[in-house]
Amino acid sequence: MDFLDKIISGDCEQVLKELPSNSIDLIFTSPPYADQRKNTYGGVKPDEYVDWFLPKAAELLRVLKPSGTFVLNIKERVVNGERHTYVIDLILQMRKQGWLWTEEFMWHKKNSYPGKWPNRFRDSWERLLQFNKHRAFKMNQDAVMVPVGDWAKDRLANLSETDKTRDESRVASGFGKNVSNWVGRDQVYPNNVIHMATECSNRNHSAAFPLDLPLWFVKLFTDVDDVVLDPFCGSGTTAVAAVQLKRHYVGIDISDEYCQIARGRLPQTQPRLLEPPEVYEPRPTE
Amino acid sequence: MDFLDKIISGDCEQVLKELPSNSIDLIFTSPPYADQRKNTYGGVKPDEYVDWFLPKAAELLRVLKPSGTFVLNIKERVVNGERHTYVIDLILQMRKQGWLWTEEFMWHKKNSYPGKWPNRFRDSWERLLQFNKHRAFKMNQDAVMVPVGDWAKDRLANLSETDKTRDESRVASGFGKNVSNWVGRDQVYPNNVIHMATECSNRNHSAAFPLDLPLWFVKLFTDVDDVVLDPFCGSGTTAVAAVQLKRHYVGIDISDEYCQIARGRLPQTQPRLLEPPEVYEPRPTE
DNA sequence: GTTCCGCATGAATCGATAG
DNA sequence: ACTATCGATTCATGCGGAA
Repeated sequence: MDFLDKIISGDCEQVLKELPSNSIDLIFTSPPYADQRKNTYGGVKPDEYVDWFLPKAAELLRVLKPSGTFVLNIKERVVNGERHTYVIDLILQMRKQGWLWTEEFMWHKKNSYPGKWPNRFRDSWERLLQFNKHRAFKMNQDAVMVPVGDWAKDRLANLSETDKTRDESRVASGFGKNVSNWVGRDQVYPNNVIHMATECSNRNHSAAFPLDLPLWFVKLFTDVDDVVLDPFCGSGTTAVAAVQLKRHYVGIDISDEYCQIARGRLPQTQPRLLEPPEVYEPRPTE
Repeated sequence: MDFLDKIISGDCEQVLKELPSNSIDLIFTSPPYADQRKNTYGGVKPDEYVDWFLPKAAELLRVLKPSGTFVLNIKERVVNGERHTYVIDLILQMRKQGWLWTEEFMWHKKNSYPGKWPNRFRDSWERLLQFNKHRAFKMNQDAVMVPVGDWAKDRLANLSETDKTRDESRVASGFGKNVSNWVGRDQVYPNNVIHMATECSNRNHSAAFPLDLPLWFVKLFTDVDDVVLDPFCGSGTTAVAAVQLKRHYVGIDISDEYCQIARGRLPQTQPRLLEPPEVYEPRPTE
């Protein structure tokens, strides 16, 4: 098991070949989108994206346990005024590889990139595609239910005026601070819409997605000591989530610089002692 | 122009053939989803859905003006534990017909049906696929501007018509010092996530979507006196939206019973005298 | 200690300009 | 003509300094 808890530098298509089959419980990743990250991934062109991704998906299928889950965060670009079809093409091709397309979660990004264009509005959502090897995959729904404790009551009583107005817009999906929804209820089940801001202007390392995103999926699809893989790990946000929840991680990135950043973040990351209320509040930054 | 402002009973594939080419400004519809409405549409099987829909899409392409827009509200069913692919197959096939897939709005249904399943959460979003004939389609972005800040959008979006006007003053006065924040920045453009409840305020007629949904798209993609078509009009919610905004409508439904209901609703529907409370007045400056 | 305000910035897109 | 690069546009968020 010497592949566990490492950040490995290299092209994931090659690195994955070193991993044993049926060894991973959850793959959570956000690969470089088409035409993005040109300096590291060479800016894969939309028309070539499916061919670029499929061999990697084949390896991911091999290393995933039969009970495991693959969550893929992706969004198609606009090309010549149209939504490009590479994402839905990819879904169809991955099904031919043997993947089951079990679900599509929706990430509603509250603070999406600004911009005004003559014929479209700001794009403020992304897909979180769920794939599985078998219909009977592991899912701990109870792990993402929201228990109402004393801290919540205190939190409710102490909400500042600005917090109240700002939080009024937040939606109950297990995220954010919509504490008012919890009053009078013991537990809340989330739905398949995830309402979360992209992280910006934090002092830490930038990440394509907020830490809460992998935290939620790690809790939902794995148990303690399971193995979480991110083949495009970037600054290691997925690995941080795994460590905090006492899961093992495997991170791969083609960029040495990103791997260094990730390796620097992880030793500072402590497992949480309890299933924490921090998920529902901004965490202290250190 | 004797096809205007009518609810026509019949299979839209046949009825559409009677309509002149390039005569419709907006098509807004929510066709029966696969396996739904068995008694009227015969419960189209998921595997047959694309073949069932494509000839209708071809006619829709013909009747739509070059500047027009087609908004298709649809969501794929779960079949054998997987999301079925008929919706994304349909996108690919419609592109082959000549449609441009310009955008995918997401409708976040705030109050989706409750339910609990072993391996999925509640499905609380649907696709609103936008198709066009040409890149240069008509779009009145200013018609759907929203107040700055999600808090205001969500607060005001849920209010009844009468409450909306009443609340104008309440908002202006109730937030005291905060108001100065918004001076000079009253309205912004929305994004492509539509946050609306499924609930229909009209108790007499059930509808697949709330009236606010076609209202929003009619304002966005048509001008006064333009023509709005719904080839699966059901109880006529799209037509009601058109009348309220002084657009012409054409409604088609295969069910005589639904057509009767729609015809009964429309005479009671009054055009709004003003561009209504959805257009928020600038807040007072102090 | 609060509350309030200024400011940087983030998986973007279009259209114009340049090679 | 076709591709590549660049500037203008624009808003929710959270931090930090100020009141």
